Amino acid sequence: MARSSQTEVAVLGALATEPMTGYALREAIRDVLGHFWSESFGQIYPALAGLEQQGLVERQGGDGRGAVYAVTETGHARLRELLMQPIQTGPPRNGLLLRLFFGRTLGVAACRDLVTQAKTEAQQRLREYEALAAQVAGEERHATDAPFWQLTISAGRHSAQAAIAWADECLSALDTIDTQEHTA
Amino acid sequence: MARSSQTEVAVLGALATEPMTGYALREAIRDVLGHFWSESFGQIYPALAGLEQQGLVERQGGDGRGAVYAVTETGHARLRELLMQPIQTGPPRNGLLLRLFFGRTLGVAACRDLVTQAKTEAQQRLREYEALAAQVAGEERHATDAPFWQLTISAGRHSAQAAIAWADECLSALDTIDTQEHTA
DNA sequence: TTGGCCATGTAACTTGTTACATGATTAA
DNA sequence: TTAATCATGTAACAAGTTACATGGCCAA
Repeated sequence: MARSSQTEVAVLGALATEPMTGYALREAIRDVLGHFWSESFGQIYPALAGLEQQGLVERQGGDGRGAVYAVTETGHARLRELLMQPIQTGPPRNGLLLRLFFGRTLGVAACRDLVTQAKTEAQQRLREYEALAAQVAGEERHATDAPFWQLTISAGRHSAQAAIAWADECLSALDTIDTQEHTA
Repeated sequence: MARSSQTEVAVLGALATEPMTGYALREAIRDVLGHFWSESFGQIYPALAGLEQQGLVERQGGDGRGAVYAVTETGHARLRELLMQPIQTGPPRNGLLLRLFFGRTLGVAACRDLVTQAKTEAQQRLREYEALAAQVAGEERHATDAPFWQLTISAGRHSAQAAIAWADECLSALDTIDTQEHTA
């Protein structure tokens, strides 16, 4: 129980892919899951300690520094169990849409800037996903995981493309509002 | 300072649209901003009390129950200021993608179920957005706000459509994985 | 021998949610 | 007169982030 079981999923899942140290785990979560998940430093170590106490992971190698954590049999079973639990969705929090909603107060020009910036960021993300997809496709380790990883990358691509299309639509719409205000 | 300024934006913004009671405010945030924002009950009242103390909102009508809050001059200035601050984005947390990433452990069949469910939900959301857009277009109060509100609804539509397209792509891809496993 | 990175943790703080407590008003 | 809804708040808890503290190892 303890820690949000979501954190346990991320930690157990990452270790199931490949045993590693706590430090490497933190980097893997940041770099590999980073596009759709995050765990802060202060969550990972306590979670790891808890998992070890429950016998879901065990240290391999020296007990001291540099100890590599691996998922036990029980740990694999627990992971499967956790993965099948209903997905917990957090409350939505989109700062961009919150600002646009109050666009009358913010002003059309500032709205344009925000949307333009969002579009640029989405384009950047899109390039990152393309690169990531190519990289995953090229690796031979994790070959059995790769098809699943591609699904998550594809989700990012679709989302970024949608953001770009929306931004373009927005910019046209904002022009219309602008015109109306001037001519009214 | 105090409360996260994000909560202040939501509260001040909603009251700027139209003065209302704390109770109505809670409902407005849930029902109107609900697709991209949320504030819990326990945040709204303290935030409101803080804003009143800073002179950014004031009570109109009886001091007791049923008092309507309205944004003051200073409050409008503060809102404009807050809206122009850089957008704070929370860390990403997508439970569906987290599960798919560990799809090898979860199993292809369970992945299919998750994706199918996600698709159904996206279709549902899409219908909600269509209805919402029609409703906003039909209202004559808030006519100057409507164009901005449509932008946020459009964002939801694009996002839902992207989710549906991605889900279809996923389902095909999952079939392929399935086939490979059986033939390999 | 110093700076950077690997490595492990803790403690304080912020944020946010849930449940509880209270009471007025209104419709059945 | 009873249940629902409007209305206002608080307190306890859960979750999550940041900054701090520590030390080994290795390369310049």
